Amino acid sequence: MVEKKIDRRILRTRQKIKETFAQLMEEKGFEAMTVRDLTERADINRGTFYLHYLDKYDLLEKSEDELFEDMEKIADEVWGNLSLNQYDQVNLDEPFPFIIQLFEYMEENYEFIRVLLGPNGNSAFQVRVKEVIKKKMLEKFLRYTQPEKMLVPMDYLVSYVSSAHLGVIQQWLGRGMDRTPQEMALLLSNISNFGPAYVAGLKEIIEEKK
Amino acid sequence: MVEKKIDRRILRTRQKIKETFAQLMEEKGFEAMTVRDLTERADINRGTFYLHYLDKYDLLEKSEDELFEDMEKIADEVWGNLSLNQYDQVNLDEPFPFIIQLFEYMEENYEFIRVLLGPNGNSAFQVRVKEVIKKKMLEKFLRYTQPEKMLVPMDYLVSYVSSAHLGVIQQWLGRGMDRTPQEMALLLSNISNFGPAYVAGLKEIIEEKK
DNA sequence: CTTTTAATGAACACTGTGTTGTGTATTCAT
DNA sequence: ATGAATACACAACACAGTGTTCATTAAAAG
Repeated sequence: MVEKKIDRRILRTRQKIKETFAQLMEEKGFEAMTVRDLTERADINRGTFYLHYLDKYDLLEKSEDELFEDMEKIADEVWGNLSLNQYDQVNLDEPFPFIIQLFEYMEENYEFIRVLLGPNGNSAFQVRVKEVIKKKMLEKFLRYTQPEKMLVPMDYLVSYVSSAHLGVIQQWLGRGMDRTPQEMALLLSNISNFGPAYVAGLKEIIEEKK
Repeated sequence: MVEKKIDRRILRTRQKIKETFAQLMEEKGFEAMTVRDLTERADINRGTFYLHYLDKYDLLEKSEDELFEDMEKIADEVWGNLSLNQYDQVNLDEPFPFIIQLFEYMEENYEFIRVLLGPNGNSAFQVRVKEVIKKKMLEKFLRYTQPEKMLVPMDYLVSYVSSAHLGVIQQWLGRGMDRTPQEMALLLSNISNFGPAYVAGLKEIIEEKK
């Protein structure tokens, strides 16, 4: 890997732009924000902004890219399978490690992520986050199930679970992160493994039906 | 209810605006579209647009409102509980009527809804759709479960299921609606009632654990 | 210390916005 | 059918934001 020394001025300017960008995202949202707003607040020349980014959409994209890359890194590093018991079976009491780490990452970067995943957030970003989760969930399902045993199409099932996870993350962020990443991951694990109806208390009916 | 006769010219103009709006939403998306684009395409004067809407955001909001109201109407009309068997128990084989109707509504209005719920869609609208589903799911859970039997917090459970439903709807729209509303509703019902892990084929493990 | 280059400040043309005033044409009510 | 009401067209307006350019200044690199 080639180590390039980047001019300090560049680093400082980009840093200031990103800081201010995060601030304004929270205060007025992306669409309402202008490049003028940003550069005035950041106390840099408007022209300077265009030395670094094509426009505000480019800035958004590049900022999202960083978060996205972090998340993919987590997904790749955390070999996110459940631990296996003596029968090489899934341990259903244990939360999914990747999900814990994902919550932890959200917690660390909540300022910006909260906005991106919020009601005035960015659909495209949400789709990307969902893709990361989907990939991991697909891995999990493929690991522990035989395709011929599936009762519903794999892609819809993955879509179901991943969207559910993202939705719970959004709810959690919106509530000001009222639980720990561990608690949240366990909660999600319980619903996903035992099923919404079961954890809602419909046990008898389900047992009977099966 | 007072029957107001609205000037035909108004109706025609608004009709044309909405038609063109839907077209442009699909072609270039909301943010890329200008009022100029719209009025030129619709062949009306730009000033006329401002006689009916404050700006393009107002137009978007009012268009979404209509869809939203339709969905709430469906939610209110369809007494969306599952049918009960002789023991006054939930029939788990039957899809949720409200969900069938929701899919049918999406199918009818797919041109516009596909864009709003798509990757370049509107987060706020997605939140609103989710709210409609949430309300109905909460009703369902409250109907069939006793709060003290709940194994996870109600609000997170509702969030989980509703987000999952919306996610599957989005997937379905993105795939060009490859199944019927009935099939989709049954699929969702199966996952929600028996659980993702169960329908993925992890039956033995789950039985053993319980 | 010299060279390189990032940032500044000011100006530019351009696009889109939202409003206004006047005239025309359609619609409504009788 | 006719007059009154009003929605729409047309044109012009000031304004805000964009993205670019160029000469100048300041800071960093070597």
